[in-house]
Amino acid sequence: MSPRTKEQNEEIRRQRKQEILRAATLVYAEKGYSATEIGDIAAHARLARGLVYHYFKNKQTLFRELYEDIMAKTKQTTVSHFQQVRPPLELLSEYARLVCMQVLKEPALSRFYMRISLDVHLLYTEEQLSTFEWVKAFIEPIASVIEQGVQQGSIRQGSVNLMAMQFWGAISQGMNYLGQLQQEQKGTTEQTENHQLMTVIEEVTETALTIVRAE
Amino acid sequence: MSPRTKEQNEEIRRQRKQEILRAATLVYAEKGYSATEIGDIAAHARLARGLVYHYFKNKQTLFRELYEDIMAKTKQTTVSHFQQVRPPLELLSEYARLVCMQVLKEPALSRFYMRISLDVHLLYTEEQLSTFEWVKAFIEPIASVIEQGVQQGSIRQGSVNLMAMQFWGAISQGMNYLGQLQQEQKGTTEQTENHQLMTVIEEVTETALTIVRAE
Amino acid sequence: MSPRTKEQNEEIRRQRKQEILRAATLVYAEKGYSATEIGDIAAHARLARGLVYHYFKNKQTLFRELYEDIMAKTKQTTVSHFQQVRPPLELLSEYARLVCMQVLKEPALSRFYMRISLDVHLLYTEEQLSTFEWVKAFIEPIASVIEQGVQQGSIRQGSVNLMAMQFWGAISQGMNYLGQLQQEQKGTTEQTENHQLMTVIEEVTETALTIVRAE
Amino acid sequence: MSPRTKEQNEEIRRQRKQEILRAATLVYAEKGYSATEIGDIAAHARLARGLVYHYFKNKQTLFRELYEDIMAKTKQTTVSHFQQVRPPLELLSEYARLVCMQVLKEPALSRFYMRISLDVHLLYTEEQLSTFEWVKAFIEPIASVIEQGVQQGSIRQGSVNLMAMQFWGAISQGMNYLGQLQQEQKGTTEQTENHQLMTVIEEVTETALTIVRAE
DNA sequence: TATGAATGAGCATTCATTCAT
DNA sequence: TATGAATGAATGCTCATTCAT
Repeated sequence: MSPRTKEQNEEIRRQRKQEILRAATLVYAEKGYSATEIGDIAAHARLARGLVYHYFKNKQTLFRELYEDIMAKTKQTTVSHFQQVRPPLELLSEYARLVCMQVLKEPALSRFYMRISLDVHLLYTEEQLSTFEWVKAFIEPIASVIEQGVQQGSIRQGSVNLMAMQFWGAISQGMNYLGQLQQEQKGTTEQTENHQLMTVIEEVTETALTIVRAE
Repeated sequence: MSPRTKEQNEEIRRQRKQEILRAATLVYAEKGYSATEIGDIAAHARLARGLVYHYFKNKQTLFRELYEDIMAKTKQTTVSHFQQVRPPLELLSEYARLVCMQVLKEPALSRFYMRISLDVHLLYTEEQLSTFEWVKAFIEPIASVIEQGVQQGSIRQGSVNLMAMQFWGAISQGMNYLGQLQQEQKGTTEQTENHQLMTVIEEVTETALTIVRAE
Repeated sequence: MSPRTKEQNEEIRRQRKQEILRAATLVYAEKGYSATEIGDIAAHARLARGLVYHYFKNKQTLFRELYEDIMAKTKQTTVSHFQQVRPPLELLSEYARLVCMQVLKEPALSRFYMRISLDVHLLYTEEQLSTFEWVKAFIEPIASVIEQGVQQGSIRQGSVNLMAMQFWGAISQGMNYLGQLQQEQKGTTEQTENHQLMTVIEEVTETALTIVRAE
Repeated sequence: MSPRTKEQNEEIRRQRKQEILRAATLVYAEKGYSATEIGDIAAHARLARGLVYHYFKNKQTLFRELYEDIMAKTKQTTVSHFQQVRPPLELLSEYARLVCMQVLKEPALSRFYMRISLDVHLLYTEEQLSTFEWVKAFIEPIASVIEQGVQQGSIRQGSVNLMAMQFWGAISQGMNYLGQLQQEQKGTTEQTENHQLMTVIEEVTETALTIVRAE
């Protein structure tokens, strides 16, 4: 019956916030910002509605944190991936694989990425957000590697930012395709199908790479 | 003071519906289905809120019509483009240009396309809509031309559907980039900038083409 | 092409008003005042919605006229029936038959009577309407005949107004029963059934009469 | 500041629902289904509009529960009254008194009964509701006692159902008369008037009884 | 910290009424 | 006189947010 220590409380608090954010990701991926109800999130996290407001000031704040959380992680993953000292083309192809594998593990993520660029303006005022900002997590590190490749001659000439975005576009649609396939195979746990998904990932990667490869 | 003839009324109805659908496109591109208010649409069309319900049974119906309208037009444009008898690579590069030019003329369209795939499940029940259906307007005709190119040897081997989607992904992100640029240049009507946009379109096209080109 | 004469116009006007009132009766019997839409009435009368407002200032006015119209007719029928010089009991039993026959001819009427006492306060302000007023059309003449019967000894002692209302209540529920029966026999035009309805009318009449008969 | 226990919450829910249903009865008796606004009900219950929707899915559902609630109680009262082993005529006359007394205590009830038969089709689809169903609560038990009386010879021959309905009609109009009288005497608390009402109840009862009594 | 009852602003929808033709 | 398009106030319902416990 002794009250919880400060540390215990903070740990609980941290955990609850994570649970809520995780639930929010799932619901958000399905419905988008406006259609997502706080009650839905609470239900997914198996919490009372009111409790959400104990951890987040309001819906907008919750989603800002979610956005910043995921973007930070994404940026972290991306940056650390591209910090490896390897040929740019290898880095890019490995990156495509990495991202696709993530979709298999966490299908909601792919829809999260698709939606968030459309909703981000609901989360911040224009002053708080340069229009391109949200892409930085993905695009900037990619662009930077492309830049290197161009100088080394392994990647073809062109606007590196645009090339990075189109590279991302090709991967993104690939993830989409992958997600649909996986959805259709729900329930099945055959080796064959798992293998098939891997083949698709390879093809997505290969195709995306043609965008940047020199010659 | 005789009443309007049936023809006059039908003309009015036709026009009003178009005005409402046009207004809906703009608001929708900005906010998405859930966040779009009928009042917003009415205000954009400079009509009373109630009138929208004179022409459309309800919000969902309105958006179904909008969706079907735009998809029909898109399919029409796409199909008739790809019906021309020209080398597949030429058709594809010309198509990329076509789509980009449309974005310059009608910037809302690009956001419409991005959003609709995420919202379409709000408009129809699962039975009414195969998951991939919405892409058919774009993807199917592209895939069909890619198929031809593969047989002729001008397009590289691979899953034609996946390739078509990634081709579309590259264009889509290009449109995105283009839209942002144009937005930033709003107000300016310099020749230079117009020229710059054209250069970007060429680059978007060229990059998208690398995805499919053989070798 | 000569314009209509004043007389013709007035005749048309009179007819149109009657058509609208007739349509209103049907819809009203089905739905009641609040749920009745002007559009419904117009549709029943095969007129444009706006035209209703050409003939009636507004919904309330329309229903006031309808109410007064029907009540006037009812009163007229009732009064003229009871003006006959015949024994009170005969007059009352004949009256019950009369009312039941009307229901067979015009089934909406029975529901009209049931509803109107509940809705009449929506049509007039309290000052315009003594609470009992609506019953006068039926109750007053009946009460007056009952009064006679009491004095002649053919009708039992008691509050004539209350007795009149209860007499009416017994008929009213009889009409109700009759209406349901008729409804169920819709489509059938057998002699047998017609005969059956007549037998029911006789029973309704006979039962109602026990209320007033002396001894 | 521990949260309410499950029991406390259930108690609150039970109470609130009852408050809302009670308020709904009053407003409904006054205005009928279509004209009753949820806001009105909330105001009568001194609650926020939204809360009504916390307890009832929508207006129709609320009124279905209200209907079923009251009909269940009515049936309960009626059935248990007629289960007593006493001569049919005594049971019927006592029943008339019972019903009239209820009107004095709860004047809204009489109007509720009058309205509900007209509105019940708005609450259920045709499949869910046999046309005569609503009357069962009143009519069936009455008819059953009448049946007994007929066999014992204390009640005259005839269709028991029809007789039951006409018996009910006579009582119903009596209640109506009573309600009006009581309304007019609002404010006055004279013994005399109370006595007068009792006399009227006796007369209503006596008259209703003539309908069924043999001879 | 936790619960879910309570509030009320906001949006979808309806419908009486007006208006241009 | 006749039509149906147009308006907007009113009402059902939802949902972010607050509050009592």
